[in-house]
Amino acid sequence: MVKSAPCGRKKVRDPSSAGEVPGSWEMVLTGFLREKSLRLTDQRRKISSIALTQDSHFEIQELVREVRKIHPEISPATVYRNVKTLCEAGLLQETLESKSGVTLYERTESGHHDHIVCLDCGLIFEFHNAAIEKAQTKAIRAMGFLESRHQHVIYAKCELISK
Amino acid sequence: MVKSAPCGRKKVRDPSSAGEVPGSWEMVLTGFLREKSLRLTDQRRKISSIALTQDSHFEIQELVREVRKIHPEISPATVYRNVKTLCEAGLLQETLESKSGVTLYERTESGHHDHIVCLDCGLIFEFHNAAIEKAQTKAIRAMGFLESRHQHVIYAKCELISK
DNA sequence: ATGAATGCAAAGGTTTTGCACCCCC
DNA sequence: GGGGGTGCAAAACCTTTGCATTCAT
Repeated sequence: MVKSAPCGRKKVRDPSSAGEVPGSWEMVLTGFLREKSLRLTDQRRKISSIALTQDSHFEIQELVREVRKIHPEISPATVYRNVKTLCEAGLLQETLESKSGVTLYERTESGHHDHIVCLDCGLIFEFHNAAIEKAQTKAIRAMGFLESRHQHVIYAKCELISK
Repeated sequence: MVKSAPCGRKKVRDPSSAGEVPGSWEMVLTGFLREKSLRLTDQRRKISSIALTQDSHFEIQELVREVRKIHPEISPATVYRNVKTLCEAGLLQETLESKSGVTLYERTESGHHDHIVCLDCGLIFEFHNAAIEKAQTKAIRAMGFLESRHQHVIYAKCELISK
């Protein structure tokens, strides 16, 4: 259950069901597999297809359930193994952790954004703010670091609901 | 599996009743316990004492080992139960996750700061930057939220070491 | 053909829980 | 005294791994 923040950028994914668009996950994946001489199995295709079309964050458990709901013949172990592969391929990445301490994953393709977790309704919103990013880059450089990536989670309340 | 050390219950006079500074964790804890009609047991005092005097982040496993090193009679289950209580009391909070996906805890009292995880040496640094906080507060408000707390982790490389 | 991938089950590891006993308030 | 707390062990979970088998290339 993840929505776009009221003022955040809404990402609309082109649901082109046609061939493989350059830069699409299909292309990236096949390229990665070829390069590493790994193979595109039926299970790998099915799992990738589901994992890489999630709207936003998901727990691996959730993915396992979803995959097996549609393809009961796929073993949980295979899902775990493939999520790892997709991370190595750079198509998925670990993100914030849920309340229970479980790691969440999301498509890297979905672009960089920070997160707001609403303490009232529990929903996770995404946003991107140039001023924050800028201040951050500056601060990090000033401390002698080269930033790589970051994870920014803000816990807040949406005023409307919390009245 | 895990074998438990021989466990007895022993009576130990506790010296912590001496100087309880207002706002200290002892006071906050006793206040919380009274309010919730929970009890201050010997184990709770010992576990809290260790958990709330950690310099920085710790994994719960680490805490379990440390507690049992000093107090072998305390059960791991009790440590887990008490960490949960301390979180509810607002004295501990979950923070970033380690590489292995394990949740880390830290004292809330330790004040707000963001984290830099060095991708070269693995060390975790803390910092506070007014510009970032300001930009953040502004952005959140603009989106109609009331910020509560946040978790900001930056993965970076310390230049000196990386080259 | 050949080495990667999978399913299954077992193993590993962490956290929770049921229960009888203990002890703080 | 009563209800929360604890120790212990088992259970519940989640994730990884070993191995025989299947399958993509």
